[in-house]
Amino acid sequence: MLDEDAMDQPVKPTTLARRATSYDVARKAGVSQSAVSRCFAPGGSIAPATRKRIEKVAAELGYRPNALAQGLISGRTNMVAVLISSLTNLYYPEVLEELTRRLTERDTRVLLFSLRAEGEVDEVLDQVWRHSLDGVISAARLSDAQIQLFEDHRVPLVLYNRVPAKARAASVCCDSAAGEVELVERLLAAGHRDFGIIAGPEDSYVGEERRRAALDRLAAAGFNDVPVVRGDFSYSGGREGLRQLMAGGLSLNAVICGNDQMAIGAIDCAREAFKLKIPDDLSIVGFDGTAPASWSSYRVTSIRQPVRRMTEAAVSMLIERIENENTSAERRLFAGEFVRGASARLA
Amino acid sequence: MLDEDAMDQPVKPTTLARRATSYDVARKAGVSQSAVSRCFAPGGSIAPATRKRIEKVAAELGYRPNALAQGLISGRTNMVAVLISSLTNLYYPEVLEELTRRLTERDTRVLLFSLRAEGEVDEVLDQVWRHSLDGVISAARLSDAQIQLFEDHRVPLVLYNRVPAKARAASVCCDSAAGEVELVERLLAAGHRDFGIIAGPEDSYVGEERRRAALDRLAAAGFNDVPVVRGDFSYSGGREGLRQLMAGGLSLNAVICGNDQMAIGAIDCAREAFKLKIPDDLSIVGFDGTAPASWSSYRVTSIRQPVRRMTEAAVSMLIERIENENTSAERRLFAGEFVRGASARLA
DNA sequence: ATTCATGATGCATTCGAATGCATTTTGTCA
DNA sequence: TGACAAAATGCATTCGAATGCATCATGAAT
Repeated sequence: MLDEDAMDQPVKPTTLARRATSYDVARKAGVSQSAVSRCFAPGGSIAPATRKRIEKVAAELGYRPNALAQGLISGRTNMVAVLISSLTNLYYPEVLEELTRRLTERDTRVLLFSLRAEGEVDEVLDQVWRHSLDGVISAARLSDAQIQLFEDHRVPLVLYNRVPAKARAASVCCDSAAGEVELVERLLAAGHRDFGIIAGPEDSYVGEERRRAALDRLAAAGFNDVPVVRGDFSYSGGREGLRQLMAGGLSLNAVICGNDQMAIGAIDCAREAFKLKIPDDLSIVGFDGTAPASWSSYRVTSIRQPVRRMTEAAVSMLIERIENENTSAERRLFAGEFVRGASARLA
Repeated sequence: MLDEDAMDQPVKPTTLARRATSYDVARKAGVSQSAVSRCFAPGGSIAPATRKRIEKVAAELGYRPNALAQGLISGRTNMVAVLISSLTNLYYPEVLEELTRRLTERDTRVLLFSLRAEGEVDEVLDQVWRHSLDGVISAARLSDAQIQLFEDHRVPLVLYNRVPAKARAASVCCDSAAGEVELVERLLAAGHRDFGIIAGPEDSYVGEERRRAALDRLAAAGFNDVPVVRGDFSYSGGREGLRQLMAGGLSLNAVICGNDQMAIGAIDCAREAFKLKIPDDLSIVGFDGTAPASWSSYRVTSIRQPVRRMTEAAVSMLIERIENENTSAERRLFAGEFVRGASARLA
């Protein structure tokens, strides 16, 4: 009995669930740790026979290189941060999904930071430096000072749908101005004369870009006192926005919204609260080309952002900057695609 | 001249943009590296004066502890993975947002993995082990074998809205069955007799749960041949599903959808393709309580998942398991909340 | 003033892989 | 077969912080 107990004891010695390291593999395969390392490194100089032996042992032990150790010694972590301001804005989930997919394809992990308050950015950046992330794609607002920090820390940065006020940084944008101008021109061509705008919040780059472009184009056509209200890019923001515009007592026949979600809210509000027929009584246009905007209850007339191409560009630009230290700041502008929809009466 | 040059030279020596380490801080503050480490560690034994001096120098040098080194030596990375299957399912962005927010509050970073194909799970898990992640929250399907790997690797796992077939694992779920039963009973009470079901895909846990619960309850009420079609939880899946049900030529008056998004698709299809009035001609119910479901064009009768409480629970359970090695597998079920909406004729 | 306990500090080692350099092996060609 | 290039391998060090242990300083208690 005692013997059996004694024999049972050492079955699971000190190996208790410690992960196998390159040393473990090396010992069992009768080679040095360097050999193991080289075996898994891309261009490692290793004899085919040795490699085979190491790979066999590695598989037996379930060996996997420790990413922390690799990152520490090599300076590359194969991790990037994606900064997004609000996932409840229905445009972002699609962007996020595309970004993570493309980054994953390129063997890069995504650290997600979802920002609510402006002030959180600094904490996030702190994490970026601490974790030695290889780069950052930001669809959240960064100050010039914050952008400058990236240069100081030598961390590549690509801005998504925003450009820095003054600092230099790579960016990928949908041409909001051009898109907005196209919408306005189509509305003008169809004979609309009484415009209203439900713009995005002041701190949104694309929001301001769109508002400004619309107002400029309208002014060029001789419309100078176009009423503007602001929403927060949400459904209820759109509803509330329309209510405010209508409260003015003026007769609107075209409302330009800062994004699709507000357009949807505006449409619902127009139908429900004001018994208006869209687009017969009122034309409403949005921006983004999100999925819900195409649902048959809305069919929002809008500009679709080429999300696939934009995310592809953002990822390529980032990877390029990670691999090539000195890549100049570049700005890529993508044209949006007009979506006719059925929420605006057009020529 | 020469003198001046010589003096200018060493201004920027080898310091060229290398990040400050604890050794740099130690040297400049005249203490050992250990002291610096202890200064930043929670319970470190350090004299107030020394701490002050170190903190001052650290601030000057912009020192930040290197997370990789910390993770390597301590075994804790303060990073967890969140696995999500499809962000285009509008229910997930909200979940993801809540999860990241709560995890961030607890000083934990989120590594996002967005899975498309079933097969990708293994690669993701590989990354989890490699990066020594502290834990995983999975809203994606895992096989029993995969769940077992978490035990082997001693990595805490919390499943979100799914339970393992046989393996043991912590999980947080909304009680789909109870919710579905409530919907069915309300439909029955209102006198509906001709039911149809647009279920989710077979490989969805909640999808099957909901379908089964609805069918069981209907069978208990004497309805045995309820037609069932399947969709992929998408808007178009809902449209197509309704079309298929209607193609049967039978007279439906209540359609039970696997989630809100399909309910919305079904509503649009019913109105557009079949000129039906909702809910007068046809009642349609969904599940989840997502934001678009409450838009006034739809007002989907549904069951709202308590996302806040569920994500809070998932995060707490995970953190608890990270901090306390041996926490038993626990399953927490949350009741959904009935949303009356206006897409079903109810008593 | 002496003894001890407590706190503060430093030293040396550890985590796990990558890599420059030295050394050995293999292969090629004359 | 000898000479020499090229490939394969190992050794030792490095990345940056944490921590057990030993040492030293400080203060309290007698």
